[in-house]
Amino acid sequence: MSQPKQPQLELATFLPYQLSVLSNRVSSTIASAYQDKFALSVTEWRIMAVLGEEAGVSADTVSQRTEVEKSLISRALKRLIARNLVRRETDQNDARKHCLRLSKTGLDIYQQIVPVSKQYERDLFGCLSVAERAAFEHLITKVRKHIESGDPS
Amino acid sequence: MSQPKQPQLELATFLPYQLSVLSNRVSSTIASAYQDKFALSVTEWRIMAVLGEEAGVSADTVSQRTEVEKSLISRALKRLIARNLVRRETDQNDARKHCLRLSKTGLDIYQQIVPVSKQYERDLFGCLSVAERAAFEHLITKVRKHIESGDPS
DNA sequence: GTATATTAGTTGCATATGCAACTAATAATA
DNA sequence: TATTATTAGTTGCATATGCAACTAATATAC
Repeated sequence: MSQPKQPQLELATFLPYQLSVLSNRVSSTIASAYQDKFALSVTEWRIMAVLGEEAGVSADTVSQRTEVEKSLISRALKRLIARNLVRRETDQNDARKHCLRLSKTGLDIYQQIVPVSKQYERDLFGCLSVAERAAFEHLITKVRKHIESGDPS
Repeated sequence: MSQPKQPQLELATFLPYQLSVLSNRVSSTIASAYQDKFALSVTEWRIMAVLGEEAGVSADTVSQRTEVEKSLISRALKRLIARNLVRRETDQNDARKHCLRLSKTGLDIYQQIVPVSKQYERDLFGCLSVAERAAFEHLITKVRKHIESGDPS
């Protein structure tokens, strides 16, 4: 017998795997919605979401808020600016920085997307009770902070 | 004032976003470990994990078990076979299928990786109590099943 | 048996991703 | 002021990803 009787690792119960599968499901569901309805990628939408919360921030700040690599931010911004959804102007005090904000069109689209996002969130996690949902958020945050605190990589 | 006072969507509390950030953290931590120690991508490792559990299955089955697109499986398998970690032979009954199994070397590496994986799982989720961890798994499974059951995309 | 549909797997192609090297601007130091 | 270090952002390049089209084998329908 070339394989051990008892498998030494069950993928199906391996937590990093379960988490990855769930996250991919959720992301791809939402991604295709954004794509179909607004022709936006998830990264593009996240940038807009940040600018909807904090107008005038720099690309670097957007990168930190979204946790998306700054080269991706740069390229996504190029597209958003080309489509006139985002405006960019050089910072008065620091010519390296650029202040980013939603254009009129961008703000308009932002306000259309927000309820759609919220609806997807409700649909995707709708099987959870209020308490379960709170517990889920708490657990996610707890693990995330744990990893951030001690992880060298 | 060009922005609403109250942001209409807070990315930081948006569950799909939180989930995605956590999953990416976990995956990239583990991915670089596999890469550094065994020169394996996550997809390659998942294939090996499946074959460690179920020897002799087809590429299609591997695709289903890992939830990885079959073109990625095909390409990853090519690399694993080239490196002599996996053996492939045509199915006796159905010439379309190929039976896949870990080679001697592959099994050896598999047995080295399993404890490393388990250790990472312990480290990454080590901040959770036994009960919390069970709750986390339960919530992930519940949401996943919910999405699988009703999602048209 | 021939035609059609389905299944397994591969490949092409377009896009996504991420690291690292790069430019340009500013800050810090001597 | 000249020198060096840091920061913001862009780009090159190699790899990852995923859809769709493709080949080949088998199953089903006629």
